[in-house]
Amino acid sequence: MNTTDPKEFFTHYLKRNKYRITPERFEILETVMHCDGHFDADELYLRMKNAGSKVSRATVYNTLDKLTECGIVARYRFGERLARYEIMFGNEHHHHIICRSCGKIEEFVDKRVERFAREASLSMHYGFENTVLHIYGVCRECQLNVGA
Amino acid sequence: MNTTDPKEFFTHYLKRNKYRITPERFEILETVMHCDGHFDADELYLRMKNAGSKVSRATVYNTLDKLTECGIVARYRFGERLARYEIMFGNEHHHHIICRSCGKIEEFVDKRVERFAREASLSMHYGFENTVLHIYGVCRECQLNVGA
DNA sequence: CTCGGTGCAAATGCTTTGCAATGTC
DNA sequence: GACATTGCAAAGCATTTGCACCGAG
Repeated sequence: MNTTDPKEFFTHYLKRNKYRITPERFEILETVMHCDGHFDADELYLRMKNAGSKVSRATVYNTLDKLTECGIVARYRFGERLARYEIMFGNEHHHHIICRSCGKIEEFVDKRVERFAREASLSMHYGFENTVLHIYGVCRECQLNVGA
Repeated sequence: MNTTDPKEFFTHYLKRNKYRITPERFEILETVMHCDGHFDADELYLRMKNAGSKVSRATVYNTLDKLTECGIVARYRFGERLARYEIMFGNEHHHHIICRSCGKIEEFVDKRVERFAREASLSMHYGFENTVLHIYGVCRECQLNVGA
């Protein structure tokens, strides 16, 4: 299997799980692959609708589930009610630092975190799948704006 | 200030922020302090209602916000839509490992994680507040039950 | 006395579901 | 042709809000 092409990867995943290959699913994958940073389901739906697509919200949600299941995207909840998504395919594993004041989300990489997570999984007899680290703090700009 | 008594701590917090001291708030704190492990807002509300309390859902949500703000409880989102809470007051800082299959949540302590989070905050010029690490995997029982 | 807090019920907002029509296998 | 998937609208569910009343400061 070609692991550099998300379409091929997704096709393979769908077939392996006896899901059907539909144009809507690939139209959504295509749009997702052009998203920068984080996005939510409705954002994606509206982007597609504005671009003239006929896909429904239900299909967007359904497909995001499949894309999450196979690891092409990751789903996060940053202490909010809505789910945010991000492309994982071909991306380096990273973590997030969230500003409590303005809500900005930045990324950072620390290989040690995953190593520790794997150690912890092992010692607790869990089959490791993935790990999510969120750091909450106040960004430099918000610290400077305290008086404002 | 006495830092071993949650009621005193909460009173102090409320006064400092010019919030009122109401019996409902302390009734909720009392119930929370008797909760083991994780609980959600509605669970807490129903527990109180069954025990004959007259507090409303709105007040439970309102008070959980205040308890979270002052750090007596922590609010988590384990990839679900509802928020789960846990007592922080007097508890050691820990992380969570969640079974993707049965949803079980276990805790573990690794002091290194917070140290790295502080390092990362510093290097990104964030004022550190706290960190949340979730590890997702499959627990031993679920691994054994694959065929079932 | 003032105005923040409360209870209730209705509203909100994200997500899921029911159902008939469609299109993949 | 069977049945998974779709679009649409309605339902679901956790949480928030509006409003009249109450009670803490």
